[in-house]
Amino acid sequence: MIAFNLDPKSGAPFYRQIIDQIRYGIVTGSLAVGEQLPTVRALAVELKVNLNTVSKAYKELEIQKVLETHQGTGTFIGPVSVRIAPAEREAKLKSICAEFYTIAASYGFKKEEMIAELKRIEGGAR
Amino acid sequence: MIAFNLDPKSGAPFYRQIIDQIRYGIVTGSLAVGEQLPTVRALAVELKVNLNTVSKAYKELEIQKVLETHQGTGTFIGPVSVRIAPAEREAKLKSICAEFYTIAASYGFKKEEMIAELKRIEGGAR
Amino acid sequence: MIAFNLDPKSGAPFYRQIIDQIRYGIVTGSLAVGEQLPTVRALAVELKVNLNTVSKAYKELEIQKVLETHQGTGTFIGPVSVRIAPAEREAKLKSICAEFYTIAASYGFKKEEMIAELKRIEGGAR
Amino acid sequence: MIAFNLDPKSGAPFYRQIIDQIRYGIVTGSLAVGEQLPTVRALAVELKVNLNTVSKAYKELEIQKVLETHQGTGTFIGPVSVRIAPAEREAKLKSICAEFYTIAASYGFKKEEMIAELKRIEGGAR
DNA sequence: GTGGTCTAGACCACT
DNA sequence: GTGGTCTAGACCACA
Repeated sequence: MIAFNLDPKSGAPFYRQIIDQIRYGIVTGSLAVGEQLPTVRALAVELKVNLNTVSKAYKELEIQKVLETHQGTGTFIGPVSVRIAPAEREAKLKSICAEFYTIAASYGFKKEEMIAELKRIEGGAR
Repeated sequence: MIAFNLDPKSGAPFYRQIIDQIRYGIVTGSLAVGEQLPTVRALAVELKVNLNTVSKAYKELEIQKVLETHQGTGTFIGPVSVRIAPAEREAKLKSICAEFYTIAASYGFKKEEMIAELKRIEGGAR
Repeated sequence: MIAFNLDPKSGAPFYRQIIDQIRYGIVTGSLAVGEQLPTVRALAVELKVNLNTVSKAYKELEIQKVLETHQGTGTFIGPVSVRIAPAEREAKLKSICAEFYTIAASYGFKKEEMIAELKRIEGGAR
Repeated sequence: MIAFNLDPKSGAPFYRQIIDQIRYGIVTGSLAVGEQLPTVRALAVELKVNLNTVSKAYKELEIQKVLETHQGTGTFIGPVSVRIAPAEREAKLKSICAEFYTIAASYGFKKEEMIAELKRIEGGAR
């Protein structure tokens, strides 16, 4: 299972926050391979968002082969194999970091500040 | 001066890319206090976008007191004083880092990997 | 709720009149924190102006953190906290008063006359 | 004579600041009836503004019959008679005050604050 | 020539 | 249906 938590102020659209939290749940093991996710309707009620919003998140993860939908049965975490191709992995890290760096730097933050703040996140328990 | 560069694929709207590049130019010193920016028309031509798009970017920065516009005269970098309210600064850093962390973590990257990659960026000359 | 009212003769641009009326509505309590504003489209129809004009007004207030917009949901009055930074507040009062004084004095009005007239406005119920 | 002083940050356009200062000079007696004003060119140089800007200010005051231009001789303060018709005087005060009040109130300033700030201006020496 | 405002209309993103 | 972005083009205000 997994506890979802949407922040309207984050700027990120809800559907993206849902996607990120599901991916995050998977890599941290909160969501096991093959585990069933809440139904679209149930999650929409829980998060107090529109059905379409949850639907969109599930659909995008399905496209990325992270989830599998079985008609009439529900939505499940897909096999671990296809998460990220190892070849892509480094490129992805680079692109995410570069974008982050550009944005933070445009506000005048120094690299040391960014790193210090990152280290502070979640205490390092992970 | 400063070389602008729009990327239609980035997903970020044009006017926001312009804003970010001006902010970035200021914090890196490419744009000096009091310096005149390209005219709305000139920049629109250079970037091949509509007048209003450039105008919108300048306007937002003016509201944020980053720029000063004098009608009939031009647009200038404002005084350095109120770039970001100190109180907001830390909150901004936190929110940027948190979002970055969530995204990167959702791809399974560990904090150490992120920090290592960040350290690699731009050598630290800044 | 709030009754908007544009005056084409006032000299002030439409979008600024909208901004002023929203700010005024907030400080007088006609607009409560968290309340939803008319949709961009609805207000545009009501005021017989273009969508973009209303949008521009909302956008400026959003940048100033007076409003919050949630895409797909609507536009809302933001939390009361950061209406005007306390530091700016006094400066704003000074500049508004100084301009008023200069104009009134240029017509030969004495300070006592201005103050007497001000006291007469709205009975003081506010 | 009169010492002009333009403030680029005031928001008021230069030509209006010039107009206000001339009117102000007249009502305070710094500028006597029939006195000659600086030439457009001289004032433009002194204030470091465009010729057209000064020209526009003089022209508007001429329309209001505050100034008189004699071709080839210069610009002079007109006869005092036509400054403001007494009938208009009260209406003018009301309209100026009302506008000021609306703007200040939209920023949440109370009447007492406005009056206090007004009293503070120029010490009351006038 | 500089920026500012407004319109009309199209298309996109999110709920 | 909500707001967001962009374009094209007109007209205005200021220096």
